[in-house]
Amino acid sequence: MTANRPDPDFTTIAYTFFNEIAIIDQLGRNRFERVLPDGLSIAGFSLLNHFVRLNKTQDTPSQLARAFQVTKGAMTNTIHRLEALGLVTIIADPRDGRGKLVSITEDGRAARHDAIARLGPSLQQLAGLIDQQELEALVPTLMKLRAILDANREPDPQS
Amino acid sequence: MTANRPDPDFTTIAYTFFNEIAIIDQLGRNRFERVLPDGLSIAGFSLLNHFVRLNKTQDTPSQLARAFQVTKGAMTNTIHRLEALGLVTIIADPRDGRGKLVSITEDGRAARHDAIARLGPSLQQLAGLIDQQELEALVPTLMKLRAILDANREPDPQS
DNA sequence: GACATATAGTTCATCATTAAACTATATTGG
DNA sequence: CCAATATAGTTTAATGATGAACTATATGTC
Repeated sequence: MTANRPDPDFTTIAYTFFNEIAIIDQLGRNRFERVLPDGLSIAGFSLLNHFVRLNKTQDTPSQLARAFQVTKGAMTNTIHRLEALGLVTIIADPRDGRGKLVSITEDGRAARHDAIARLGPSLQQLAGLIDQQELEALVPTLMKLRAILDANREPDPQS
Repeated sequence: MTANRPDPDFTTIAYTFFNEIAIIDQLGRNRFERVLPDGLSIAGFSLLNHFVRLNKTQDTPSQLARAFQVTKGAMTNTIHRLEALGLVTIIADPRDGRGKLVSITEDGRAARHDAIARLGPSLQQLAGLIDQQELEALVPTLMKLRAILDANREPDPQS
């Protein structure tokens, strides 16, 4: 508790850590993107998956933006692309004149299912290369870290 | 070893893992970007830092692109922005008519130094919130994972 | 009830990135 | 030596994101 400037060791570790995170994110994203059906982005897939996993049928754009921690502008874009593909519908919120309601369509569910199926072989390859226990062991600490970073950022992404 | 399709547990773990990675990357990036001197991106800082940490004075764009695992186009952009800021110089490679040589300038070193100084308080805050041992413990596995993902992607980013 | 403020969503300019097409120079193998 | 191929770097169009400005509707307070 006497440190008056950042502990140099912590600095080095943090730098290495975030560097590895950035590269893994990039490689993981790339691997995933290659396999996604045409026109469907990771953001789009995540949104479809969100509906199915949480068993929701409707959500407002702003709730979605918060859930994925992106700006409202980014969510507008994601939703409109999915709508153009027929994977979600957007209607006015009858209870709030400002709001919209986004719903997943049957095509959206099918596209998510298809995406997961396409992901199979890629994951299978990884399953053969990575020790599952070791991967699993990382998760709790990562979640803790994520929560700390999340709680301690300056302002919210936009507002 | 009998799995004929991806083990559902592995799938779930991998999904959670990459999801945490993506969020941590986003939060870390954001935290870092906010603090960087004007006009300097993470990519730009990383490049300057690369020169200083590895004690290099010169590097070619393609070596840099490989080192950071980005496309040549991305590296062209990063380098040209740094050059516009006067933080690197670009000259023709006297030994290879196709090549260029990028060097960090004194201003570039100063900008890196400044960036690291600005990063101090942010890291100090984290140092007070995150257990250093715990963070450190993650690194070896992350490096191993990164190496596996790196070695097993389809083609190289572009070529 | 009116005014100030908060919230929902869109739009715009900008950024870093990718993939692909392109130019120019090197290298290699017949 | 030359033709084929490989490599270095740039350019372009597209993508997904940000932050800021903007419009429209809600809400809370006096």
